[in-house]
Amino acid sequence: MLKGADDVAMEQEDSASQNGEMASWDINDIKLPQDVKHTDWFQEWPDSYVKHIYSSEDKNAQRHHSSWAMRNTNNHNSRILKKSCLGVVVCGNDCSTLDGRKIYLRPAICDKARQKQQRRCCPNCSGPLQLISCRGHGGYPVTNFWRHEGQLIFFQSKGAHDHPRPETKLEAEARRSIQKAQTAFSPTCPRLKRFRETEPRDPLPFPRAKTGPSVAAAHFGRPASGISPERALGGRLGISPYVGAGAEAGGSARLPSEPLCPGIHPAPGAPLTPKGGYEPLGPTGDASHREKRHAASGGLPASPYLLAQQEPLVVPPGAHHHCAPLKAQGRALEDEQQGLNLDCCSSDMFLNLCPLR
DNA sequence: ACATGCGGGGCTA
DNA sequence: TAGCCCCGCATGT
Repeated sequence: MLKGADDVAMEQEDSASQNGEMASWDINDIKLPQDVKHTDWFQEWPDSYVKHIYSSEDKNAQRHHSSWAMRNTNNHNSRILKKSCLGVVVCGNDCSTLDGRKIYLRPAICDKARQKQQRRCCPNCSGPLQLISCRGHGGYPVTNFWRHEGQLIFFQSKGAHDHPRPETKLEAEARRSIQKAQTAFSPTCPRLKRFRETEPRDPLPFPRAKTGPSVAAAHFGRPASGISPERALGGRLGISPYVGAGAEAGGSARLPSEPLCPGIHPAPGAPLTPKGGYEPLGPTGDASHREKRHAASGGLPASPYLLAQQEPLVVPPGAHHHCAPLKAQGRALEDEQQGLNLDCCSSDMFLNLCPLR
């Protein structure tokens, strides 16, 4: 007897909740329960203060996976692995496609890759990208804890994500793969070449997450605080592109093959790290944390954005976009995109290559 | 190239 | 001292 997908999903939810909401253990307990009758199905989008117990044979649990972009955080405890959320990368122009979808890219986990990522362009409007850091845990990023005990893997999440869901890892990887394939496939088309030069690294359509708005939507309660995108960007728009002095001084300046996104450069006055590296204003997530620690003492820091929860989306190569600040530029780009005949990277092809959830 | 995990170290309460 | 985070390095894919 075959089970319907809905039945399976419901069973998973039931299973997931049994070890989570009713759990009496804490990840820091000296002794964790061993008489666990059944383990949970792996939860791709753990949110809020949940706990799960997975089987040690669960591959996803073994790898401490999450569809949130989580990076390792040292807690000086080799028994408990701690990871903190990096947030989500959005378009600094807050652009939307014609169907009203927003850009929610997955922040790169690697620090250097993330800095590079932020110098790239919005795949929809070629505007600047901005990383919205997670502050769902008392002003700090949501943290996930993993602990292996015998045949069980204990998982605990602290904090509720206050930002939209990014692409999943698979989606982000698929997008990169397609981009590579496309580069290799049609390197000679001059217009395509020009288009690619405009969007150096992440110009391809990214997949639409099949997981729709979820529990997380209820947590996007950051106050808008009337902060405009321009202000949130630290005044990065409308200034001629250049490599920031900090990046140069830090030896982490971009490679010649990585042109900056027009209008993207380290924010004016961006502080240098003690080691001379470029310390982005806020969104790199990392550099902003020290500042946030201070801000958090007097209440949660204001959010740079108020984002309505929407699904990550496929941005077709010729997708129209709504970016008032870049309207003229956008139109030119739109014309160019429409003339590109980018059948090779249609969303159909993309979806075929992308094993979505 | 990037994800992942480990461990040193700085900062604050 | 504990708990937070940043950062560099090593390793695996």
